[in-house]
Amino acid sequence: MISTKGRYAIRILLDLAEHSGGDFIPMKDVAQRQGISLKYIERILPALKSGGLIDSVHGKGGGYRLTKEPDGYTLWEILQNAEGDLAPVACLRADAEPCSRAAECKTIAVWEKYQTMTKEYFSSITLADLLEREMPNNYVI
Amino acid sequence: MISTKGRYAIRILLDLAEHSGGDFIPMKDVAQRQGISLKYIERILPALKSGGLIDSVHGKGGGYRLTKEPDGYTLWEILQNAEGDLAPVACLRADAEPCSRAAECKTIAVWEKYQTMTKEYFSSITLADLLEREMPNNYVI
DNA sequence: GCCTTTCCTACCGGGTTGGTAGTATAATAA
DNA sequence: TTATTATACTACCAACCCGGTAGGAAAGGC
Repeated sequence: MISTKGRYAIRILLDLAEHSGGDFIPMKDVAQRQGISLKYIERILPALKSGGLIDSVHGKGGGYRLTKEPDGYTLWEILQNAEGDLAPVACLRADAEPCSRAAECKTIAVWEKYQTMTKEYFSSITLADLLEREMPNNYVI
Repeated sequence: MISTKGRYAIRILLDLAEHSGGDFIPMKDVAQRQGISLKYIERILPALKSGGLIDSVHGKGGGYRLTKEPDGYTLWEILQNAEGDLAPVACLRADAEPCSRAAECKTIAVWEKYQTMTKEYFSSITLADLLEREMPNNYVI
């Protein structure tokens, strides 16, 4: 299951895309807009930074900033950086020790195909796709 | 992620399909063949029984038995019975309280589509499909 | 030197995972 | 009736993950 780390990561990057005109945005602002505690955001972002999805500067006027245009981010790379391994079963994780029953395993192909499907699906959606989506609920008469 | 409960459930039902000619198989035998502890198997099976996937009799000559032909079991129903809810995100679970940000949520459609994909994929595979699969590794020269 | 903001480490309660142990209960066979 | 065989049920346990909080340290601008 996809945890809050991955989901918050998407929301934070979306917020940066919406509110940054190329300058650095302090997480204090994002936390307030998104209703996520600043402390928790601070624990999620380093993984995104080390993955090269964002960069940052300290101090006054600092904050975080996207390193690419919104259409350069797929949900797959965001989730991978935020969540780590997204394998559907333990034996397909990168750090898994080889399975002793691999020879007679009748299900491994099923999991592998599911993993491929998942990767292709989330790779097909970019931040820009999500930005374009304007909810009808925004328009209140 | 799909845990051992779901994966073991599939293996146990496969074992029953392979070794039962309509009679009841004691879990002692399945445990030995599959290399899963009897005690752990006993914790997984009640959920499958209450879901109607298997039935059982106590005592000598007893054990468990499939209630349908192998092609009547989809992986989806097995996983659902063994694992419970298979929602990709918390807010799509059956027992989830309504999300306060639902109105402005830009990602819910992404998760819903992924959930549908997942359900359709695992619903398209039956136990019989897995039985047919003979691994080339079985043939050792 | 002060303020702001990122960065780092540690902690914590609650839930899940993957088991194990013991025992009760049902059914059959002798 | 008694022993045997199997399921069924309950409780327990260690280890890990999740979601989050707390307290600072370090970096950079004013």
